[in-house]
Amino acid sequence: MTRKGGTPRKRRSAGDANRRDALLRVCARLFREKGFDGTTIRDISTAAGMHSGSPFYHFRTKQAMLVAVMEQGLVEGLRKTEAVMALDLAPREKFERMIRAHLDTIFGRGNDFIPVLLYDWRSVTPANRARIIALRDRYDALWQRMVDALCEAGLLRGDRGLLRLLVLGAINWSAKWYRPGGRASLDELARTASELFLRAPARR
Amino acid sequence: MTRKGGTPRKRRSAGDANRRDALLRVCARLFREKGFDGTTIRDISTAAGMHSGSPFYHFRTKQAMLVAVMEQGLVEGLRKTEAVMALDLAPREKFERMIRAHLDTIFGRGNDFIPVLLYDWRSVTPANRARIIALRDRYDALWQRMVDALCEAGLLRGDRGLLRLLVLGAINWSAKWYRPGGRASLDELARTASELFLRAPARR
DNA sequence: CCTACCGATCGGTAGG
DNA sequence: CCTACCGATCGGTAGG
Repeated sequence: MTRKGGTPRKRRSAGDANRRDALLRVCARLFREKGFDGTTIRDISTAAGMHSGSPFYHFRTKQAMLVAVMEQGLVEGLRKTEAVMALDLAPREKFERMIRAHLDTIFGRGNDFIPVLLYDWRSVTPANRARIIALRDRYDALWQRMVDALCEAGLLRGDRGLLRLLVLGAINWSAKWYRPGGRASLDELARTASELFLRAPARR
Repeated sequence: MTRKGGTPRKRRSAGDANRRDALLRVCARLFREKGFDGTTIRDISTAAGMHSGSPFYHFRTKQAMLVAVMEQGLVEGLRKTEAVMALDLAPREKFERMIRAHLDTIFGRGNDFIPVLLYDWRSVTPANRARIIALRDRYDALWQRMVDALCEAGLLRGDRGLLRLLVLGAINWSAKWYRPGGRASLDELARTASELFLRAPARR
């Protein structure tokens, strides 16, 4: 039972769902490496072991692959970030754990989904942006709560919105220069970042 | 006197040089807005008031336009950053001025050159990267000197290379979210960033 | 998911 | 810098 263009809306079997997942991981990896525009359907189908028309059995358009990659990245990132926020830790320690978790969503094995979001937002069609922004806003809200807590503990000072953007920006930018297996470990990076941002607690 | 492909290596008149400059500014603006891959030669020629084959009178390939945009951005950014570094100021104040200058190279009117470098590095052919990296290294070296001075003044602590990358990353990332004319001014942003990074001077 | 294919677009060029 | 054009590539589709 196919719809316009021969692309199914619903999967037909568990096998299809697995194939779709594998295909999406291939998309994420290639989009990260070569960019959305720099990746062709033929790149994707070859890497997935298919022929060039076959990806369209799973996704209606290339754009749909991009959106699916970003949404999956955000959903997984949200889950991990929420888990850390729920921990009962002092603000300073929780902050370092939040940074570490975020670094893992960027550099963990097979975690190419969020980097695509960080790099290729410009390639998302305006009509598709709203849904992704809604997920992003939830991610940002978690970080805002973290920043607010740090401000209230006297560990940060300044406009709270700007602080969130600057802190998250410093971490996100690491996607451009950090390479796993290099000099610094992700733990070291998380610790350096945490100490860079936080000031000594105010003494009263 | 033309060379292979009809594209001149040397300009023939001052008028040609002016046209080339104007064309390059158009390239920078469009590359920033739509990305290198998302910008067509026809976009460029239309915006420059030419016909579609004409940009190739000034640049041999589209790739050459990209490289020229990045190099010009770096040369101008270097000049401005060097001027700030040469000022006789206390580290804390100089740091804020450095940040402010960098923000100006990103958000100043007509300053679309550095943002292209920040966004579209992936589109630079490996063969063209070396020259740009050489300029980038000089830029980074200036910032490293700034970071080193801050460390020696007790205003920063941690691995100096990582600190430089994190600080510059936070600023660079603002290209993704900051819009001139919004809530915060560039001065406010520079001040917030400076205060975020620096700790109170150690008391002895 | 494969086969065979198409229409559109794109970077680039020859010749003036 | 314009005119006229080309070869290659690309996203996507029909039909099975």
